[in-house]
Amino acid sequence: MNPLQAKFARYVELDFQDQVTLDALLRTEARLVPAGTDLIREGEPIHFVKLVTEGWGCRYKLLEDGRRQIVAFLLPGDLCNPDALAAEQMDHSIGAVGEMHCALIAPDVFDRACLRSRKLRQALAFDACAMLGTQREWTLNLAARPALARIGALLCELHYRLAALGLAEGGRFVAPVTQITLAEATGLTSVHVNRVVQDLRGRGLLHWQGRSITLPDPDHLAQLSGFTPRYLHMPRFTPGTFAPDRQLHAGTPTPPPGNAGKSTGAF
Amino acid sequence: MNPLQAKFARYVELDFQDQVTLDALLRTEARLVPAGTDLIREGEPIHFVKLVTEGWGCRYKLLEDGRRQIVAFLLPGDLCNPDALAAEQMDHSIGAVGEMHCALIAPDVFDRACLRSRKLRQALAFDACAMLGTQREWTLNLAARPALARIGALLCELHYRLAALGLAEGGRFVAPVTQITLAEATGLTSVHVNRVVQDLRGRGLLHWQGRSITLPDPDHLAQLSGFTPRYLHMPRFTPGTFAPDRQLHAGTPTPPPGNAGKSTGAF
DNA sequence: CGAACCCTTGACTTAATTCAACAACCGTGG
DNA sequence: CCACGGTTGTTGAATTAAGTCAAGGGTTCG
Repeated sequence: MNPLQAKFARYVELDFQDQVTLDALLRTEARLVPAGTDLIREGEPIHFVKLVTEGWGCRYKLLEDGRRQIVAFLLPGDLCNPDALAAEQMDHSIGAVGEMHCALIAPDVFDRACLRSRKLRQALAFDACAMLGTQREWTLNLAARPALARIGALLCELHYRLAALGLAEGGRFVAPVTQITLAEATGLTSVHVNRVVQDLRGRGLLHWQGRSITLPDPDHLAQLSGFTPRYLHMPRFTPGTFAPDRQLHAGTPTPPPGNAGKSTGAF
Repeated sequence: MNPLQAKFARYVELDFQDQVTLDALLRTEARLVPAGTDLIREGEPIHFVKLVTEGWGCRYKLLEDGRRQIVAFLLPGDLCNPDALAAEQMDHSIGAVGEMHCALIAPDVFDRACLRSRKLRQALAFDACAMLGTQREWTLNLAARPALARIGALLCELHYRLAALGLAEGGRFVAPVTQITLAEATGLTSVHVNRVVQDLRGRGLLHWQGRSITLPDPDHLAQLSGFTPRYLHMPRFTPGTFAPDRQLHAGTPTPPPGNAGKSTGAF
């Protein structure tokens, strides 16, 4: 199954021609990135649009003191460099979390393929939108939520995104991550992640053995963590495990007191 | 001076026709957003591409407990909804920090204007790239840096972006923010922001009186905070106050030990 | 079988929060 | 003009969430 198709189908309804186009894109040069190695590094020039076809990757940045901060996870169907033509230098690195398979696509081929179909352009716009929204959500998550909610929200996001691809079933998914990976992604220490994971286990909200992660009650975890899938912008997907639209119809969160609450009207 | 032109000029060299186009875009419907009020709220439909022409805004999200987290600052020339056609619902809110002036542009007008010029498309792609890069940097900043570096890096970013617009001179710029605003943006309490600000003042790295902020030694502050402007993707801008390219030529930061360091080659 | 990893636990430290109080400042209206 | 309420900035003392350090046990894999 073509994971790019799977994802795009969550944004718009693809017609047959689009599917053929996407399939053709995937049949270009492929590449296997061994677990723990880098696909591309900060500062390097971008030569290809790259697509994750199998396995997980991550975007990360290194700090002065050598720690690394993961700022995004790349799942099957995710594009590494949709902006290959604009940015000539990577402003971050991309590494494989577990073994990762990639398709390498020449930027001009990619752009021409997408320009031909309105649907594809739209799907691509949706995807860009989701990437930005996700990054904003991560910003919020890391800045403002306590450790438990932070980890909970991340697990919910991964589960949701994987479910949209058909890679999660009954709250269970396979994740090539360690608690250390999770620590690098949440800005916590692995020691503290461990304590929180045990807490979640104790509450019956998380089973995690080896590479298999199960969320027995995603709804409850989502509520506890403040997770809402709106920022993922998948209008054509509502997972069975989530109460349909519960959060979405709850309305806008109450604005803070003071004049910060007055909206100036509809735009 | 057209702030959108000013910004785009940092990405690519605009020809006369492009400048005319951009000017025309700004002469559409305008709107004044009073300080502290919202331009648009999470969950609302998007009807216009909006552009900040004067003053500051911010993207923010509200948390369950009523706190708000600012996830980005919008400066003159920044687009609020370049993705108006894709996302039908806001996944976050946009508020005015101090009084803000906006231009409202019909999405289809905006898109047609941009599609006509290769240069404009490119500038727009750069801008999207910079937005994403900035959001990733914020993620890193909030997740991994201690309070002093966090605040320092934010100040450096604002200074750099304003300088690129010609709105900062000799390290000084006018910012309609309070320490409370800064706290909401850095994920700290205003009390702690205050202590850090005093620390920075004591070190002679920050003058802040009223709405006027001065960074007497931006270079030093940048180094102390780990700020590097690469993520802003402005190839055609090098501010005099920054040592030219010092950070950029320092090469890629050293990869962590273990097999996480092996790059698989050039892409 | 040994060497990496990864997970786990405990004791201690620390950065940042919380709570509280007060001074300085602001625009507004009397 | 001054009094006012509200917002912002400042400071101190007590608290807490998360980090640090350190050690031991379990896997997996070559």
